[in-house]
Amino acid sequence: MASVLSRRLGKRSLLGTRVSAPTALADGMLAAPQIHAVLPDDVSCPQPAEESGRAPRLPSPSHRQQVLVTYSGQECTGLAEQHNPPSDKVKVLQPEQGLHTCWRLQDVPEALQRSVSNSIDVPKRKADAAVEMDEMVAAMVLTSLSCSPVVQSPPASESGIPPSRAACDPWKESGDVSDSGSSTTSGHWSGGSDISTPSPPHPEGSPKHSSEALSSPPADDGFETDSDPFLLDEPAPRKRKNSVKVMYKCLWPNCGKVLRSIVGIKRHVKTQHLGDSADSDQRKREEDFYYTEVQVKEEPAPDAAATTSPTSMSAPIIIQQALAKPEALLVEPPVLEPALASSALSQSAPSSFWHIQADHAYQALPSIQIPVSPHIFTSISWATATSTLPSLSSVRSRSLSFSEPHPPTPMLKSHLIVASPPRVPLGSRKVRGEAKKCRKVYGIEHRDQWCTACRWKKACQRFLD
DNA sequence: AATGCCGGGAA
DNA sequence: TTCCCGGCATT
Repeated sequence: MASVLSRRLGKRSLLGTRVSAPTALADGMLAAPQIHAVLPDDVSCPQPAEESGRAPRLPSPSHRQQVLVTYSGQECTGLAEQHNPPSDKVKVLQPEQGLHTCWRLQDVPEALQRSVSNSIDVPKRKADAAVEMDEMVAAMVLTSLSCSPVVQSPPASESGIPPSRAACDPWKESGDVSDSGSSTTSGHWSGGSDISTPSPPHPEGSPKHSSEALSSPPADDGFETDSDPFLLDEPAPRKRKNSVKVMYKCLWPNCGKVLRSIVGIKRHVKTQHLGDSADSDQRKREEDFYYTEVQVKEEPAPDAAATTSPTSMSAPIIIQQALAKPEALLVEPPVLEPALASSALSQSAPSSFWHIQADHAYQALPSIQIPVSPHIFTSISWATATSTLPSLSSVRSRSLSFSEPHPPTPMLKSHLIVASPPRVPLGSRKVRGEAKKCRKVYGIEHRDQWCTACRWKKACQRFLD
């Protein structure tokens, strides 16, 4: 379908284009924005084009494309003024808000993709896809934090992830985006059908629409299973968006500088530690290694927390951490992050404590699975008081979780993606009750007086806890 | 070591 | 199903 859709769109159409957070509109921008429509008038005048072999320029100044972008559940119209192929950015002018925003194309319909690829070498695209995934996950997490969640059923399918996949590169992995076949990449988020829904992007639509239809091999259908869990996870209770902030900490030895924006931290790393030499690509990418995202938890007034939490569950903490990923080396620094980050931490954090959640991926092994059965793959759910979940130490997350070093505060276990409904891990036995059991009460010599369960060495039914 | 009980097997 | 029991986790 995706292909059909794209086929119908003008080559330069932005329709369906998913873009990452606009670098300027950050505030309040929680849901991944998406250009979901290209107004007709523009579509009708496709431009000849890249046949010439030149880098495609999206809407040329003279041919701006009008697009509808959705973010934070709102639709706005804008004019795509220019497309910058190398960075995949699209500049959109939004008259309504008087904003000039820069979006990053994340999920571009094939038509567009193709044109873009003309000027970009294949490898790049691949890398991009990987990043895309990360960003996606990150976006989801953030999104879920800020949007009122819909509580969903307990994640039962989380385990669906094929081990093999998980084993591979968790990062890339996360991008189910059929990365393998670059051509099939039609971003599952932007399931065509989803277009009009402002709600946070879910992978759900994807299996059916885009990539799956195209070419995902049966064996690799991890997609389907994955995506679902994804959704399911989401639900978990989240903290108010303010309760946790994401900041970036410099990991350079003896530095530890913490900044609120990813851009800032990168700049810091680059200038302070890597030397400002403008560019060796190498450098550029390296900076990603020297900072990590940290969660700052704000302690909200007790009552406030109680009243505000959408759900009755008190999900203590969560959050995740995402840090520079190895892939960062291969790709240009994600543009999305800054926006997300900034929106997430708009204000200064008053009383808070830091929870440095994880380290670089290469430092922490990516944990693959949660022993507990109900886990979800990339689900973004929050581990709620996990004290009862010993096995949860390692969480699997498609792309952003790491096995974390036990934080000082037990409650802080957070997982980016994890999800686990507050419940006792299946693996563990039920806690021994306080009540005396038949054996104790009657003694082994009066076994005949025990309840049958006790006699059968089952959980006592007479003296229930 | 004693308990409590899950997971399974046998009848 | 009902009975049993190996074996493991807890106490």
